[in-house]
Amino acid sequence: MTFPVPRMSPSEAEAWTGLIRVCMLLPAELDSQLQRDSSMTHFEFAVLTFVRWAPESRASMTAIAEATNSTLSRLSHVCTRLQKRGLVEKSASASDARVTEVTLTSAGRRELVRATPGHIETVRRLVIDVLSDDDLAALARITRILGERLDPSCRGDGEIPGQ
Amino acid sequence: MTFPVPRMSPSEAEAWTGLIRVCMLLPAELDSQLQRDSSMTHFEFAVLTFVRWAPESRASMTAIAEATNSTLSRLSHVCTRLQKRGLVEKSASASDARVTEVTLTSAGRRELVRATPGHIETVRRLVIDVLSDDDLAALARITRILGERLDPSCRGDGEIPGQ
DNA sequence: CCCTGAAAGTTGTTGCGTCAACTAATTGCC
DNA sequence: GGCAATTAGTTGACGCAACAACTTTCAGGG
Repeated sequence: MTFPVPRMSPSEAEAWTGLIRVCMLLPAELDSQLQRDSSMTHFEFAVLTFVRWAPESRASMTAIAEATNSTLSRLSHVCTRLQKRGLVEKSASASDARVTEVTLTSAGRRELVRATPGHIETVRRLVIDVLSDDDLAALARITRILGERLDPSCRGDGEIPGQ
Repeated sequence: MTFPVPRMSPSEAEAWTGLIRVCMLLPAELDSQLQRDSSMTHFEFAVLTFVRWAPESRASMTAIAEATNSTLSRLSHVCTRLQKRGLVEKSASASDARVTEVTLTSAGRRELVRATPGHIETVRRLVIDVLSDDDLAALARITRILGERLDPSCRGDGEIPGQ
């Protein structure tokens, strides 16, 4: 059961409580699987994956932060921990001494390669494989709309027109 | 931009990254609004709301934990804090001395009533009002499927049949 | 040049969530 | 009726995230 929501029609409440339930449970499940099988959080996995596929397998803190919807503060703490664990290297950029460039160590790449299949399998088991192609397409469309409304970087477009 | 996902078709990756993005951003936005306007987290709001609409405005820890998809431990910490802030009362049940029954104080009810309109308005602004009726119905259906796969209380049905 | 302001990160504190260990009460059963 | 097993909940320690304050570096204007 989910909690009741006042001032909302039944169909609206159903969509809302369903969404919020997924938002609570899915990240927890992803963290749980990655923590159990690979000793890393989903956020750490996302950081490592982004760096791996970046040009030259190298990315600035700001680029990673934007890609992962996180703050520089959070990312800085996480990269410090990843560095202490020997999974990434931090180095000052040659062209701009302010920017910190992050690269994977060989151990970091190895751990990531080892963690990826289990994560993908989990994503398929929990989401992809339980939905039809139509549902998948609808989910992509709906989450794109919601994401654009939510993303802080898209907030420069002034007040919401209409209501 | 979201991070790349290996071993997944473009349409699958779009649905997946879209969903995970919403799962990261939406709870943060809800917490932010409630914290700013009413000095409470979304989870605290959910707890107070569930108690308010429970029979006799009274609920056991276990009932609240199930309704909010949380653990007893987390809930216990939160209710202790809510009690210290004077928003709820805890009392032992008359019929079973193990169960703790939670009720709202008058201050708790007042704060909840004050917080609700802003929260509902936020939910409408971020989700309900940006989707068509068809999208809303699709979202309800999709999240119901995902929620059933995710909910720990539905895990007793053995392994996933087929693949 | 120099100086103001902005950009890029870092660091410390504080608060919440998780995990494991624990207490207390109740049910089942022999 | 007494004892094991289960249920309900609490507590303490540890880890991660948010927020604010700070440092350092770069760009632009006088």
